[in-house]
Amino acid sequence: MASNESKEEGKRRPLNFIEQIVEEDLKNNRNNGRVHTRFPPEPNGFLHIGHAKSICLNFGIAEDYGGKTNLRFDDTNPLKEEQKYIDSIKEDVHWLGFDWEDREYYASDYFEQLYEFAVKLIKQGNAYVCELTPEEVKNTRGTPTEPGKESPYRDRPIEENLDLFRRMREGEFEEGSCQLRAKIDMSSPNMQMRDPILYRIRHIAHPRTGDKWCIYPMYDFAHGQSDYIEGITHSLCTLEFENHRPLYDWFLDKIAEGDYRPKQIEFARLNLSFTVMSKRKLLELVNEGYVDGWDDPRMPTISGIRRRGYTPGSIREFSEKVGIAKRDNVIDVALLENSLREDLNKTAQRVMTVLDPVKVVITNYPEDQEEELDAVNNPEDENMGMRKVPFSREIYIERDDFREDPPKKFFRLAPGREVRLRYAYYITCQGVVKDEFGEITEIRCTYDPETKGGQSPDGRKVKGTLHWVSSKHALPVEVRQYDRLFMDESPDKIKEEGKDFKSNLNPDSLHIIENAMAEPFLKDAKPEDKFQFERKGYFCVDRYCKPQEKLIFNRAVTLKDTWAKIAKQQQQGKKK
RNA sequence: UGACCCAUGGUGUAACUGGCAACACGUCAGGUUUUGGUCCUGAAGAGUCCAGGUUCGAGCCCUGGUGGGUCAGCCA
Repeated sequence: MASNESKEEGKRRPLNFIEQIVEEDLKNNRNNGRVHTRFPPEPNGFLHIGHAKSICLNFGIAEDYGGKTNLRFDDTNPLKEEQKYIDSIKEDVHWLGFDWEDREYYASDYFEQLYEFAVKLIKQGNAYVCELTPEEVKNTRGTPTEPGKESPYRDRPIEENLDLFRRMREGEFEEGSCQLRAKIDMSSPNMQMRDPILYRIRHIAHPRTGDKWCIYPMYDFAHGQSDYIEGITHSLCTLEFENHRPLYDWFLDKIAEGDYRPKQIEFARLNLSFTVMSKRKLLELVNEGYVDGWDDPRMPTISGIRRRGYTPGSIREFSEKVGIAKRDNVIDVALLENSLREDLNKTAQRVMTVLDPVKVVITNYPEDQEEELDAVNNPEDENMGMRKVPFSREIYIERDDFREDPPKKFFRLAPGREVRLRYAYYITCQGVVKDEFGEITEIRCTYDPETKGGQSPDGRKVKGTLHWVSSKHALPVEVRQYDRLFMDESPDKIKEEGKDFKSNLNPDSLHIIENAMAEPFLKDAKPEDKFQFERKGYFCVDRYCKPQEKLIFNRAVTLKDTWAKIAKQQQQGKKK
């Protein structure tokens, strides 16, 4: 059996480095051959696409190796954490298609046990209560290149530490007046090992434990211990915790009984071009009104891309494609877009919607006549069947599907030119009507009755096929065309002194069309339904659309557009 | 002037653990097409950060550089 390929049939992807470690551990019967992972968000913000990568990794590994995954909220800092974040995180993980079953845990559930662990450490002489002020702690920590200084409280007797720590818990001391620290090595070249703080005093209620506690454990004294309590075998986290691993192991060695040990493994976080990923920056965009909340369709949050029209499958596929490694990376957002197109191409109902309508009158089509024409719902999936589309003398087509003076390689409608109306007839442009500003108000065409359905008995070909909507049957809808939030692929690369990432915001990231014209088929569309608007892109009914009101469609992603590419080249040719 | 980590086409990830660099996205060209979509075919694009060393043989091992990242919250 090849050691670098997944054993599972049909899944021939080479193993990433974490899977290789897991297989090695399995081979050595480490922790009795168990695999148990966890996804450990802090409930202080919304999940983003980077978290999605981690979620897919953790749940994916467990699934592949017959293990389980816990959802654990790392809620050790009541200053920043809120219930609304817990709710949104749970919703997002479920929506992505993962299930933690009954294993929904909270670090705060372990506060009592964590306290006991701390007492154990004190009794071992491995922790002490330090009364240095925050300022003094900072000043005695040293720098990466200089060792720190030992706290004067470092060698107080165990009994005194025990007493002080108990009184810390009982609320005798003010915030910041003292803290519990591990006694490790103030001159360690690894800053994490310079007597890190284990517990700090916070006279503040916790969303889950209320007023029960006024001391709260730090991340380093909660995370590994929680892993240990839950029986986690592989604790996957991002690279910035690499320097914490010796500390992770140090605590476990002092606390654990028996052979079982969770193992921390670090991988590189996901970065995406044309967006920012840090919670702080995302929060800034929300708070300062650059976007319409955490789930604005332009946000890289899971709730944002969901509202935009992304599917769980496309995000899982994307996570698979980006891979897992340890080097810093910036994924091309085109890869994300490709994953969505690939998914929706196979599954999305096709429909015709004219985004920027201009009227076409078919002069030789009888005034009162109407027809119902057959249209294919999805050429990629016969099982999706057919539908009827109404046709009449007056229709709308896309304004830029007509040119009075067509450039080279423009295959669409122009004076004297014949094109096909999809599923309908061939039409030929005979002239245009303009208003006093020279704006075209109407295109006049004739049709060939012999070409019903879109093919001619004489076999003549047309180069262009246009989508259209019968004007009397048209359903007006609102369309929100979203584009990239930032103009630069690296928003943090600032061009002018004194500016920040927000100076790279794309001013055209949202273009709203109040009255696009859709075929009547769409009238029963429900929130989050996804469609391909033929020749335009994939669109999703906004999550917050109300039943009786005008439908709002969010553009998830455009279709690939060869013509746009040619037109752009022609433009650039002219400039030169 | 510390510790730890990282370095392969434009981007991302591989390379059976030492056997003459592959896949995906993107780009370009062509074919099919009632979506300038999809699909199909082909092409360009890295000789693996640099310099030494070990070896019959190095992207994989060793040494030394260079470049990048992380760490000085009572955040996670």
